Amino acid sequence: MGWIFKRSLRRSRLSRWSWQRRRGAAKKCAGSSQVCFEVLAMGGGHWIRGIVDEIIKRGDERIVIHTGKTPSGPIHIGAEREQFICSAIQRELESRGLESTFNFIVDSYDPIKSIPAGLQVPKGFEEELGKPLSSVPDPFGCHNSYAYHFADEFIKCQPRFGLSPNIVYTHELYTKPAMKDAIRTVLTKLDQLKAIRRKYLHLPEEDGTADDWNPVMAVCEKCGKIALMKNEVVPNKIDSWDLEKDALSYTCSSCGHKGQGKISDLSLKLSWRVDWSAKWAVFRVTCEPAGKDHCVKDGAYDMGLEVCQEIFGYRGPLRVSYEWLTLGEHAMKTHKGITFTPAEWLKIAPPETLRYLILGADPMRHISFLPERIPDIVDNFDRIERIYYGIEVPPSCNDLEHLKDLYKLCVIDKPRESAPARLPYRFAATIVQLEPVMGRDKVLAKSLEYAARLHGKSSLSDYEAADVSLRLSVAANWISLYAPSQAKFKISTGELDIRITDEVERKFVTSVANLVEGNLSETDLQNRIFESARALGIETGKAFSVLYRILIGSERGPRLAPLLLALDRDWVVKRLKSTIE
RNA sequence: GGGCCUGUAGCUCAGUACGGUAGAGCGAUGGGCUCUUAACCCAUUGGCCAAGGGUUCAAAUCCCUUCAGGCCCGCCA
Repeated sequence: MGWIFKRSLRRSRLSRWSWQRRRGAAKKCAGSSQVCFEVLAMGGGHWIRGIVDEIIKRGDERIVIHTGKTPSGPIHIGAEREQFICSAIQRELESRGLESTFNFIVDSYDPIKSIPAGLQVPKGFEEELGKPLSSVPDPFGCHNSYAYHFADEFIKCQPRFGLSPNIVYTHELYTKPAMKDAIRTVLTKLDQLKAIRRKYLHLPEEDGTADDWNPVMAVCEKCGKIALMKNEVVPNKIDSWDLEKDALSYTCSSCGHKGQGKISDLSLKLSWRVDWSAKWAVFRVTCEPAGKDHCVKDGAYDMGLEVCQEIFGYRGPLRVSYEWLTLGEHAMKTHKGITFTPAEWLKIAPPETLRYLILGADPMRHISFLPERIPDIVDNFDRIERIYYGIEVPPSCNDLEHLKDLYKLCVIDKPRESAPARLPYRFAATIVQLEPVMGRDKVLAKSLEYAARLHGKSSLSDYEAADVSLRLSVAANWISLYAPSQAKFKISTGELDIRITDEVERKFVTSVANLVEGNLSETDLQNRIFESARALGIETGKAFSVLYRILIGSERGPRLAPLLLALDRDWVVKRLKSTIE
C-alpha cells in the first residue's frame, strides 16, 4: 500500500513560518484503497523540513531521491522545480547527518512524438517519429542522439545551480537484468495489472479476455521504431511470449515487421505508468516529486503506486507534488516551442536566484515567471541574504527562521562567513549600458568601487569581485534580450528636435556646457551642476531631466557627471549648445 | 460529465491549519537630501479579500452555491 503525501495547500503556504504538522486521522481517499495523510509541517522553518521528516519516518535502509524528464526537446526551467526540491531535500538530510542518493532519470527510451515548434530540423526528419529519442539523430549534429543533445543541454547547467545528480539514461537502463526481470514480472502478472489499469482508467470490468492491452513494447529490429506516430500513438504490439523459453514475438506497427527473440536480447520497454513503477521498484525510490498533473486522484502517481506495490512488491516512493512554473500566463510547452531554459536563465541572472524563485514558493503554488522581472527577483534574493546576515530585519519576526532556511537552500555552496558585497542588479543594468562609451574596464572598475562603497568595504574579495563581474555580464544580456524599454537608454546620436525655449533653462544648459569644457573632476562637475541649477532657481529635478532629455531622450538617467565625462567632450558641448540656438 | 488546484492593492505575493483592526515589496504621487549610476530617506496613495448566501458577538479565514482560470480523467510521456 503506497503512502500518499498529500500536502494541503491551504495549510502550507510559503510564509506560514509557524507551521505545525498535524498527523490527521488516516482517511480513505474516495475511490481508492490507499490511505492519505495530510502532512503539515511542524514548527517554523522552510517547508522542506516537513518533507524530510516524512522521508525519515519511512525508515528506508537507503534514501534514494528520484527525478525524471523526457528529453523530447529543450528542457525548460519548470523542470528545475523537481530538481531543486530534490536538491533541497538532500541538503536538509545532510544537515541532519543523513546521506542520500539523487538520481536523474532521463527518459531517453521514449519515442519521439512530435518535432517541437520552432526547432530547425533537417529535411525528412519526420521519418524519425516513433523511434526512441536515444536513436534519433541530433538535429544539431553535436551529440550522439536527440536525447543526448537536449538532456546534456540541461544537465550541464546543473552544477552551476548547485546540484549534480547521477544521470541514468533509460535506453541504457532497459538493457540491465533488473529491467528485464521487471518485464518478465509484468508478463507473469499481466491479468492483475490489467485489472488495476481498468480500475484507474474507469473502464468497465471485464473478464480480461477482450482486453488485449500489454504494456510491453518492442523496438523494431527492422525500422528502429517503438511506436507508430500518426494521429495517435500505436505502440509495437507484443503478439506472444513464453516465459519458460524467455521468448517473445511482436509486430511492428510502422513497417509491419514480425520479429521474435529472447526477452534478454530484444529491445523492450514498458509503457509509461508501468515503466515508472518498475523504476521505483528497481531503485527502491524513497521520494520522487512530480508535477501536479500526475498527482491528481486516480492519476499516474496513484496508479503507479498501486502497480509498484501489487506487481513489483515495493511500496513506492513518498509523493511530493508541485505546481507548474509558467512563463507569464502561458504554460511552457516543449512541443509548442514555448520554453525558457536553465541555460537562458544563466545568461541573464545569477544561478542562486532561480533557486530562490523556485524554493521560495510553496510547491503547490503556481510560479509565474517573466524575464522582465529578473531585477525584482535578484533584489529580493539580495534582501533575504541581508536578512540572513542580520543586516536587515524582516517585516515580521516570524519570517526569520523561514528566510534563513530559504537562504541556505538557495546559495550554491555554503553561506559565507559574512555577507558578500553584491552589486545591485539595477545598478548593473544601468552602468552596463555605458559600456560602449566608457569601455568594459572602466565599467568594471566603477562597479567594484560602488559595491565596496555600498557595503562599507575598502576592497572586495575574489569571490565578491567575480560576482560583480558576473552580474555585469548577466545584466548586459538582460538589457539586450528582455529589458523593457523604460529600463534602457541610448545616447541619442541622431538629429535633435529639442529646442530649449525657457530662458532660465537656456542659461542652465549653457552653463553646463561651459562646465563640461572646464575639465573638472567627477565630483566637482556633479556639484557644480547642482550649484548652477540652484543659482538659477531651477528645481534640481527639473534641471537634470532637461539634460537627460538632451542626452538620452529620457526624463531620468544614470548619474550625470560620470555620464558626461564618459562621453566625447566636444560632442556633448556641441549637442548641448544645439538645443539653444 | 467526474476530480484536484487557484482567485487578496496597478504588479508580485503574504495572511486561511487554530475566525479577532487588511499586510509587505515593487509602482504611482508628494516632500526631503553639499543632491540621484532610474539612488536614498520620509510621507501619501492604494482593497466589496472573485460573487452570493450561511454559521458566529466577530469571517479573507469555517460551511454551501456560483463565476473565472489552470490541470488530470488517452493502449501518449
